[in-house]
Amino acid sequence: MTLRQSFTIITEQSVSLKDIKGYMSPKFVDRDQKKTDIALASLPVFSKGFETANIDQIAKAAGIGKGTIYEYFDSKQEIFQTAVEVWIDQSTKTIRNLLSDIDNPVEALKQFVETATSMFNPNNSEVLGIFNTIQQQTLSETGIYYNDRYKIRDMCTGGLTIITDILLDGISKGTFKPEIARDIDIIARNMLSYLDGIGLWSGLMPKGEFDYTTHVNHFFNLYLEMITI
Amino acid sequence: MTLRQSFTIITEQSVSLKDIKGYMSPKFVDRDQKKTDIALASLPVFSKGFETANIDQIAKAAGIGKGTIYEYFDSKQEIFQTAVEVWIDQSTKTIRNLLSDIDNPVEALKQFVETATSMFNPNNSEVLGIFNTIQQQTLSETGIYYNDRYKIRDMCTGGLTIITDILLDGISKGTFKPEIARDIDIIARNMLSYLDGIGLWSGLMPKGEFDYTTHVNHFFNLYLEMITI
Amino acid sequence: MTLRQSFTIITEQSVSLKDIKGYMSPKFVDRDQKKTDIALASLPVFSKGFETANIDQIAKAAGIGKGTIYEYFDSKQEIFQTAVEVWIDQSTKTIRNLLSDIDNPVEALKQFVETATSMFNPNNSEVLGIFNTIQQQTLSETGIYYNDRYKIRDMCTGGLTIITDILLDGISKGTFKPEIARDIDIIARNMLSYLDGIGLWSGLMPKGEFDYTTHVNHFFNLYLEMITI
Amino acid sequence: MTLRQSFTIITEQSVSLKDIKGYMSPKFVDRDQKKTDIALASLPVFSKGFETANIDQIAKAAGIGKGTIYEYFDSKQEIFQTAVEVWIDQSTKTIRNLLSDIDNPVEALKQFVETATSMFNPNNSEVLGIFNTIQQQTLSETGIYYNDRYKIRDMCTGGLTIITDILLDGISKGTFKPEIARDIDIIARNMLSYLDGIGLWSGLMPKGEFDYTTHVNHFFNLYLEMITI
DNA sequence: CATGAATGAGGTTTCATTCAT
DNA sequence: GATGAATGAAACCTCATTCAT
Repeated sequence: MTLRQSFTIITEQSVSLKDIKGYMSPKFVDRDQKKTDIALASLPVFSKGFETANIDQIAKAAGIGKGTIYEYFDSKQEIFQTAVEVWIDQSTKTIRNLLSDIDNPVEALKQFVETATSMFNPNNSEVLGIFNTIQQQTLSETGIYYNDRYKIRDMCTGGLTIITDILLDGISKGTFKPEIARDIDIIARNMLSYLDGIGLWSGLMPKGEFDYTTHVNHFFNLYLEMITI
Repeated sequence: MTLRQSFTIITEQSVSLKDIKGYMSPKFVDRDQKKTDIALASLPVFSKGFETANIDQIAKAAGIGKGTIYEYFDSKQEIFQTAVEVWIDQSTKTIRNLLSDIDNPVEALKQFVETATSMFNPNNSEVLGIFNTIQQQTLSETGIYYNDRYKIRDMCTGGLTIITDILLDGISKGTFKPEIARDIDIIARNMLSYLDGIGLWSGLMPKGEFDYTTHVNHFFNLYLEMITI
Repeated sequence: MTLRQSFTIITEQSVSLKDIKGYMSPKFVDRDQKKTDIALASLPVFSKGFETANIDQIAKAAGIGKGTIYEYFDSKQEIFQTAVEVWIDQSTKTIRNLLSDIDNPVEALKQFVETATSMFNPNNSEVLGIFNTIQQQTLSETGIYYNDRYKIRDMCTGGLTIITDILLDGISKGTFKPEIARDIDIIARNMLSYLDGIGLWSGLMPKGEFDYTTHVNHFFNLYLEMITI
Repeated sequence: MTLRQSFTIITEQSVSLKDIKGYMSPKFVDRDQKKTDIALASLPVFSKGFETANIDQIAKAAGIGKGTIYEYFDSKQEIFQTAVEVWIDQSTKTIRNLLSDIDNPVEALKQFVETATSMFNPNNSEVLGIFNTIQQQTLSETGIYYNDRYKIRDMCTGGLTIITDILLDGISKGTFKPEIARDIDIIARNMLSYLDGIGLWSGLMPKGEFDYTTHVNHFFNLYLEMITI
């Protein structure tokens, strides 16, 4: 599943204003929606790196002219920032929706990992690329997020909360050991960090040389063994 | 410890080619050493990203003229490739040296983690930056390593081998459970992946908001508990 | 008094084409008036320079949509040309009206200078800006008026005529020396040129560092002394 | 005499470092001299207006590549500012040199006017164009000199000083009336303002329709008549 | 060998003009 | 008639690479 495909799904889920307000004159443009559309279209381009991405490619990806980009954004930076915001936001929502129906905490955790797996699978290097670009813009002194790390932290809080919610739910349901409550934030971040790290390696290794699932299962089985009563 | 400092140390420790290839004309040997020097000097510059780095900065960092760069390298790409190769190579050697004196496998593992910690501490974002740049050049279709992932794999094999060696040593010494031998590669890579993931997060979070050591200790204590007899 | 204010006054005073061409369909008349309105609204924008002015600003200044501009004008050039034409025309009329009631030639000359002063005062740099833009478009080989200098000459003839009329009136009334009649065109243009030059300097100097009135009085007292009997 | 010609003369007068230091390796570039050369070459291009001038044209005028411009200047603005500074500076010096040999104050004044005439003659619209561009950049709120008018004032002080020096010399020699000493600054600026104004008109009028010399002579004869004993 | 001056391809961004409604 | 969304040409500026010395 490419980035574009995944976002096509996401955007198709969200009800467009067009549907609400009935048929509109073609002249009418839902500027907010279009801005979101362009931002999402830019993600695969930015996955190659902020500097490497260029406006022509983004315009082509969005199916519009180069000048039109600047009707909706003031700069390349703003495109990227909007894209990241929308992406993290929608991804978090999507994952949360997928988990909302699952009662069993262990199953929820497995589902979370599976979703992460589908996002980070080696054929979907675009997601990794976006992560990489975000990192780059955070680590470098001249990067967009270098002085705005709180935004990065906040954007990722969603993923951490999902895990802590599952763990707390498991504790209250008697599935997980109550004593992990003390270290719950550490555990959650360690899990997420591992997923990021292994996802990264899966993306970097030669195709077919690395079995992501086996590694992740090994890790989480061990972790579950430790925290399950 | 900045990248440059770390590499100054590394290059002083490592045996220069000059000593080995003593029979060669001094001119030839100087060229190799100088090429290595330039490559190492370029690393902090490349930590900002491959595109963001520019030849002027590299020349200044190496203390030479811009034109001289092209006496030793054919292109910016080659500088980067050489730099990465030398860096990974020397880093692996350094870590291996540090561990060579430690008999106790648990201590060796802790020392390995500590070394990784000192490399990935949030004040040393240059190392993370280099990793980030390598990733970028591997993930992107137009990246230098995209069609050369075997090189990346080989370069990282060193780190994995260090861990597996420690684990095997621990098994033979009766410290670690013998049954982990079956999954030894998976365990090693999971450990390394976690370290990469958590190191990354430590670099991305706002300074002071994130305690790297606490997380890593929590993780490895748990892991050691599982594999120690 | 800003340009816009001055032109609001001018256009309100001037008899609209609507009144004259009463037999025409109201639609047609509205078009002419609106074209004039847009042209006048564009003047403050063009005072920053022809290239610097942009259609968006003109549309906003005129209180209409950007597309509407092109319902009335074929190009940015045409807007400017129309604006200049209307402006010079109405300015000349306004000055002539102000002077029509004055019998004493010396007073008329003083009133003329005073009016010029109020137009060229340093707080009204918009007028100077328009003049500047006109000059630019006349001097440059690629300028609008470069091959149309007769239009510039004709537009300015009005100002010259006002002065020569005053001088001739003064001669016939015995106020001014009859022998100046021979050089009357030269004198008029010299006066106007001086006013332009000093007005320009007054606009260029740091605010408060330059007393326009003192200079102009010194000049005209000298000139009047020479030509008065 | 075109701008370029006039500056060719000026730069030929100044002794280049090349001459002083004897033959130098072609590699050696007198960066200051080259910066000045580029700045002077840019003047005819800027005479069309700051916005209208483009870097390609300046590069071509200077006989170098577009990129080379930015080896010597940081921005288009800096090119313009340097060009203006060098130009005003050298022009003032040139005029002062021309006048240094003349003892008779009336002759000096006539020579000054004549020099101005040769600069402002209708065939030399480039000088007027540069003046126009400077004005534009001073009058417009977004112009380069809008908040730097003291620089403009200082640059023009040279021209004023030349006139006041001549007048003072004339007073001390008994040629001019002593009482003009009180208003000497006003007189000087009025003379200069007139010259600017009439020069401007001469540039704007259709070629051949306007006799600059006749007007200027009329003006200065009158002025001399007033101030001469 | 070492250098830095020179360069043009390519990047981001602006804006006059068109056009569908 | 009125509008503003869309656009591509063209602007300024950067930078990897070349080359003369």
